[in-house]
Amino acid sequence: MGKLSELKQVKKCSGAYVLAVNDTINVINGKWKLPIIGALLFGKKRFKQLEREIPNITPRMLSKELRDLEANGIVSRTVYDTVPVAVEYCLTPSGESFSRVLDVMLEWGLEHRKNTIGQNAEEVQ
Amino acid sequence: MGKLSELKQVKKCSGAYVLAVNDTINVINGKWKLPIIGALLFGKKRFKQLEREIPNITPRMLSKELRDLEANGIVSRTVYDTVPVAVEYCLTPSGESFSRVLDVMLEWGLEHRKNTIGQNAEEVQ
DNA sequence: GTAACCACTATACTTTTGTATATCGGTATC
DNA sequence: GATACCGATATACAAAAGTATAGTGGTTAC
Repeated sequence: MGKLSELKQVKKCSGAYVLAVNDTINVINGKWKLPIIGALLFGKKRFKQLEREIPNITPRMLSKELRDLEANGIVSRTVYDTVPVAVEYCLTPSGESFSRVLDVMLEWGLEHRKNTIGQNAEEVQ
Repeated sequence: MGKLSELKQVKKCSGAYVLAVNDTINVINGKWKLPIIGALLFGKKRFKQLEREIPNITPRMLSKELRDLEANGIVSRTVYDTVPVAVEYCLTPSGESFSRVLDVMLEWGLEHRKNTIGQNAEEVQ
């Protein structure tokens, strides 16, 4: 069974479709997961590096969200046995492939903004 | 300037990229927007119809989320001047085109699940 | 020996999000 | 004239998510 027919099978039932898409949404839910993934798309980073690059994130949230992302197989955590220990975070292959989803979101968002500008007439420039 | 180069321009800066993608995420944030969009992908529906089709949603949340989706240009609300008044909700063209994003999410979600099964070994079947 | 960096964790609190339950004004059915 | 359907809104409450602030245990630099 090909990928396409599998897709159609899932779409048959609205409930299953919503559930499956929801799995993906949960990967990036919350305020901080996307900024973290965004930072890691440019390469591996250490904890403090992420803390500095992501404006206003607290270490508590960074720690929690990194643990979530690791549990979901999006981010991998590597501890280097140096003194003092260095910890590096990077995207897993699955996490990297998520950029495909983000690109489609970006593209749709830009289009949608173009379509709705003029109707709302808040700012045109 | 073509769509591709525009895309690259936005991606240049991680901050702008994250902001633009976030716009799209906000369209479906919360517990109920995806189920509502999912139901409307199969055609226009009335308030009570949606309430029946979406398990456990309260009229308060349905009302609120429909207003949000309307404000964001995803859903359009039509009042028919019948007695008693009938109100119909349907996706805007932009809302319909959002299924493109959902499809990519679905596809990635299925792939990701395949990739991470075995590592987690919670269930294989 | 004190000051600063790293990688976090702990506790308390506020804000946001969602739920439960009741109600409203209208119509139509029996 | 009681009951039920439609399209909601109001109020009060509970749960989840996020913030503020401080502290831990180790290391290196001066």
